[in-house]
Amino acid sequence: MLAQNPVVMDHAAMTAAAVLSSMAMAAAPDRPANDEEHEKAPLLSFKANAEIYAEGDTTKVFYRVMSGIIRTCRFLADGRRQIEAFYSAGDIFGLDIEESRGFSAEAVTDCVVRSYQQIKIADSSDGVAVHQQLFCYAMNRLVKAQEHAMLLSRRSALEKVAAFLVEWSKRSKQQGMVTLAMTRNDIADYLGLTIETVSRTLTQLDKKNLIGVPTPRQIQVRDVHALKELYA
Amino acid sequence: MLAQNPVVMDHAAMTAAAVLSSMAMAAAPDRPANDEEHEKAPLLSFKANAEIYAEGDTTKVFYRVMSGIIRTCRFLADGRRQIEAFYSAGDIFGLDIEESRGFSAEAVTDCVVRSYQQIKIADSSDGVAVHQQLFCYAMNRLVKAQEHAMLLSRRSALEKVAAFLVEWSKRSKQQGMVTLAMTRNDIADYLGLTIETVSRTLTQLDKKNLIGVPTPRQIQVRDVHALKELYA
DNA sequence: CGTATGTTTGACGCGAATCAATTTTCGTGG
DNA sequence: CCACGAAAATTGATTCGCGTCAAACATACG
Repeated sequence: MLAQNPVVMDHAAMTAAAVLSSMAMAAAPDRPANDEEHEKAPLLSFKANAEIYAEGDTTKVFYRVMSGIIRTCRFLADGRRQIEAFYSAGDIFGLDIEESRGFSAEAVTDCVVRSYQQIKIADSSDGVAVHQQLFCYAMNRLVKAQEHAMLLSRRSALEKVAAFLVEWSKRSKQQGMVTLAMTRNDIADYLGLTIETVSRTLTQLDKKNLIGVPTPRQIQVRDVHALKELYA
Repeated sequence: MLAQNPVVMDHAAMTAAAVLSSMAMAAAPDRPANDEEHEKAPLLSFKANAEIYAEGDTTKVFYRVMSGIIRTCRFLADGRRQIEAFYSAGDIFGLDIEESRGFSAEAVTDCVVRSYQQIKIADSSDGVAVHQQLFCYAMNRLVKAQEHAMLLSRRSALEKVAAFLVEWSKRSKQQGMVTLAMTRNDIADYLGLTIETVSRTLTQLDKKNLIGVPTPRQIQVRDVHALKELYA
């Protein structure tokens, strides 16, 4: 907790520049991009599987997803990969308090992101509103991380995959149809499973008629309620 | 992310009263308790295994551990329990942004905590410093939650238990000796294992001479470095 | 087309869960 | 301090889910 890491306050070296606006922007992700702060926040494009930053890199900027999907992940010594989260349009990622990156960030699909100067924590020149926003942002991410931890702990492959599908069906525009941006490998590394198990579990759900899988990336969610029951 | 939950700003109903002081206090957990804000922040005692709050309860206050150990956890429909975190002296817990508790909190040992009024997010009357503290607090918790998620994902029982012991040997005062406040059951529910597996794994580490187990709650850490190697 | 990448399916083995029994520890009261 | 009962921990036998290894199949791309 804070008590144990008062240090972090000193680390984080950044400027508070575009933050207020970027956070406000985050609150209204679809508003037209015509403010002057947008000029200051450079647009960057990445091709699928390109690395945006690597674990251990010095933390300089954070990002907002304009289009495409990003994953943050960590690699273990033996090559195992663990995906921490996926980010899609409107999401902010890479807003870290540590000096160096705890995860690496990679493009899942071709994507466009906007980069912002990292916030300088100790800088009080920003209004209270900025820090309120930052706190809310952090707390929301915390809840997500906790949910992820709970999903990984003591849950069967069926429960994990079901939860994953429900999660993405929420994010989907089209009712009852999920277009997955990521491979089975990504799903597996996010859920702590193998690609084979993910595949088998999807087949299983298909046979139970809870979902349909016309193509590997197109998942038709036939019964969201039944899926939710699986991990109640 | 923030973009998806602008709502939370409105929820959180609280007063910012003792927060700044309590957060400042958190930064120096051992300082003498003689400020006036301490009078305002009531001391509460709980016996081992007592419930401090339950999942779903309305969020009214948050706590700081004065002595003893607290666990936050969630129960699944089938009775499975998952422990999110353990909190010890100086730690803050229950500082949530949601209206209702996402986890329940229970005393692992007899403990004393101090309660504070929850922060009112939208209240700008607090100084920037408070919100900076809050942000740092949230980000530090986030890092912990992420580490926990990574530990639960795709790691063997040996790796989990080793990491757990290293974690607690860091928190321990006595060099090379860890006094566990929690049962095998708590450890199991924290690591996503069963009590039998935890027990067997400890026996295994004992036989390898990396640890000694004079009594179930006393773990002598003989080779921290070797333990760390196990989950490198 | 042919190659590469991603996905599905099958056979098999291993690690952890489960079931079950025993032993140790600990709290309580005599 | 010891005795007792209850809770916790350990150990063993067995089962089962998921990982591993391997092969076949689909899809995209040059």
